[in-house]
Amino acid sequence: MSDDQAKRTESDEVTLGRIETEVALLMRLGEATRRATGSAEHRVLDRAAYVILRHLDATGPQNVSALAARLNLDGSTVTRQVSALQRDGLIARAPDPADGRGTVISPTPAGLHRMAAVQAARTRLYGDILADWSPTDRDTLATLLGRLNQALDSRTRRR
Amino acid sequence: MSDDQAKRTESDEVTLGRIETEVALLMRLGEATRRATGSAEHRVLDRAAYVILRHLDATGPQNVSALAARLNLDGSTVTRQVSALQRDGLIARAPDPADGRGTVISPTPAGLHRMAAVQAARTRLYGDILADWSPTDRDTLATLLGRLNQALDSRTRRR
DNA sequence: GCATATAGCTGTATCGTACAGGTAATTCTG
DNA sequence: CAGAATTACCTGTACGATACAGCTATATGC
Repeated sequence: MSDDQAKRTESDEVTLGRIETEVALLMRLGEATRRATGSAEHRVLDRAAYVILRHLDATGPQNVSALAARLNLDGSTVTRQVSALQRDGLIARAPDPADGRGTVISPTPAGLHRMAAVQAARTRLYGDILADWSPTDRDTLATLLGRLNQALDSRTRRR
Repeated sequence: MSDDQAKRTESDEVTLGRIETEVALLMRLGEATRRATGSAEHRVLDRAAYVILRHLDATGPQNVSALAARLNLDGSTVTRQVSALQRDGLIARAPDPADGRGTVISPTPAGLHRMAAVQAARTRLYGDILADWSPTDRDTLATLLGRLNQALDSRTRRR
């Protein structure tokens, strides 16, 4: 191995370490931010509820199993989340016409509205936080995060 | 407002939405990944323990309050985590010589070793996941994540 | 048409976390 | 410098998110 290759390998290792660090930090900060933002708009829509509503909005009504598979959650977890959402009138259950065992979950208008409000609040938050970033940097961040997620997701599903 | 400005504003809004989406996704995937990777090396060191050990390693021995403040956690949470870590021999408590109320927490060699192992495993994971990324893209991701975290952090602390 | 699989639910357990309240030590203040 | 306020930590308690195991009802394959 040439010195050059050695150096490149080493710096790659360092970069991977930085990514590991930053992702860990982001998860921690994201949690803290979510909790802190909770006062006003999040108290009304906790984490899982938001994810489920987003997913329903993005990919249409579907049954519990499909949600669970897509969100990498246990079916029982989704069942409970969905029950809570139904209690709050944010989603509706309907018997699956094509499968007597299943129930199809769809967001109610109220659910979509609530979801959109949280989404807007978060988007505003990012706008605030990234106020001094160039559009290019923002765009690059969004793109690279997207690629990272795709890579992580396909890796998660592969095994 | 000119059409041009309108367009730029709109696309910025879209970008912020993408960032919001991707961060939410990353948090979810990160959790799932952590849980999935758990089988081997994480069972032995759960999330909070890892963060605490990393922080101790990075910034030296310190008391519970300092850890709590830095990690945005309640003191009681840190107390319990530290107790668990102590039970497992990964950190050591010593009375703070400068303050009779406090206890200084330091990582034990075993703790550092455990932490390094998890860190290495995760870094390897990222190396695996990002195998087909260019060094430039990896570096850019690390940098932008760092900037995002810094922005999030200072925002979190400001209020 | 019976055996097996699947969809969803419920019981139970665990983990991470917060908040409230307690005790001991420290620091401030008149 | 003595009492008041603060701080550091711990403990009790509660909650939310999650998983796994086991149940029932329906579907599906041989």
